[in-house]
Amino acid sequence: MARRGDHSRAEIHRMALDAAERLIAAEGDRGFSARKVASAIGYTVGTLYLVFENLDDLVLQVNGRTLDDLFYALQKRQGATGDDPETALLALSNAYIAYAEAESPRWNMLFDAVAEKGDNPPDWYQQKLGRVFGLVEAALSPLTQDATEIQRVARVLWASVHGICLLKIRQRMNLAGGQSAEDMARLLIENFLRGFRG
Amino acid sequence: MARRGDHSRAEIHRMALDAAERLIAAEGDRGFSARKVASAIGYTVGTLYLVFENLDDLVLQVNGRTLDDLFYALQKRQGATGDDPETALLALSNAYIAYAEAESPRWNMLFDAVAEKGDNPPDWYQQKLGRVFGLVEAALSPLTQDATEIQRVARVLWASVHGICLLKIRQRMNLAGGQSAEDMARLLIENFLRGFRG
DNA sequence: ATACAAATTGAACATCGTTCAGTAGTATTT
DNA sequence: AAATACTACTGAACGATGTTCAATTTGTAT
Repeated sequence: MARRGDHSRAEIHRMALDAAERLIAAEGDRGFSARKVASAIGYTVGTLYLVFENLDDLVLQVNGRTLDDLFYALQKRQGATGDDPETALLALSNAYIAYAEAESPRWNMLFDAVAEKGDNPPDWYQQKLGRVFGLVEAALSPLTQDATEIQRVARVLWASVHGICLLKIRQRMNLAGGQSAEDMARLLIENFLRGFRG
Repeated sequence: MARRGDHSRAEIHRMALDAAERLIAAEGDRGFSARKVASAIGYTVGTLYLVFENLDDLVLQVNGRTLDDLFYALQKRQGATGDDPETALLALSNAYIAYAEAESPRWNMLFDAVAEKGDNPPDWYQQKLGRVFGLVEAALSPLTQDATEIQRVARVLWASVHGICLLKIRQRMNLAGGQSAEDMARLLIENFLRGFRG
């Protein structure tokens, strides 16, 4: 058992998130509970509640980390700044799909958290999300000067690739011969951009 | 309490699904449990397990009904068979969005059921899903004779509209001024089709 | 009336999220 | 050094969950 003063609150916080990530990666959303996280870091349930409001709070913070992780994964595979939008978008989209597949448990968890009671996620969360979003907007920026139009297009394409990813990952797409998520996203992006450029 | 022979197994089955739908509509996925469903139909927990394998099974069957419901909702708003693909697709897409908004708890439940253990949903479920899918393919059929290409495009567009819907319903889109899901879907469909037609 | 079989129960089990009075170890004061 | 104050941490308790299954009730057939 942990002794008083072994770890600061911040350390316990971090340790708990680490442990939660490990548990989720290993056993999925199902096999993950307050008691398991607590015992994985050598503390008991009660201690978790000194550091997190409740389990939803913990999950939200795990999701925050996932968004950071995703951001860096996308950034790494992002092409050069001079790339044409199509190349850049395909790179991003493939990176997104690859991330979702490689990290499917935590990626799933990102979107399982149903918006309960209609209250929005906190600011810091929306900012992390916005940063990911920004990558798509950057890829689109050569297309037009109209910033609000770029926002609109970015959101549409993002949501679309996300939808493709979802149906693929959750294996609901074995209707008729299975093309890959990458191929579907390419079909989408190529045609959309051709249409958009006029 | 219910007495022996009050209801056949099939009746209990139906009653339970009715009650589950009511509970989900009223209190969402959270406030819905085996005991609540059982007591809502005047039986006890044990009886539910004579009629359903487990709770996941019950949810799957609720989802099956939702797919039927969705199919009829889309079919009703489907345009005339002679419509051009764009008109037909926009009608379907708007109907889908309207359904998701009107029936958001059960619509959400459709996609929350994570594919556990990688086992596919049963045949009857995939058929219900395929029927919904078929509506999109029908709308696209004037575009080309190539059946597999129609399938591909239908899947991509379906997944995309679904993604737009998801981000909208789960309120993750309050990043920057909020356009409606319908507008986003229109932007997607118009540009995609313009690009696709060449 | 008696016996048989099937329908229904509800207590039991392990687990869950959450709370909070209590304990035990550290720091400060006397 | 002893006594006091403080607080990090515990773990039992609560109500709820999904699931099982021995026991009971009840309709039907003999």
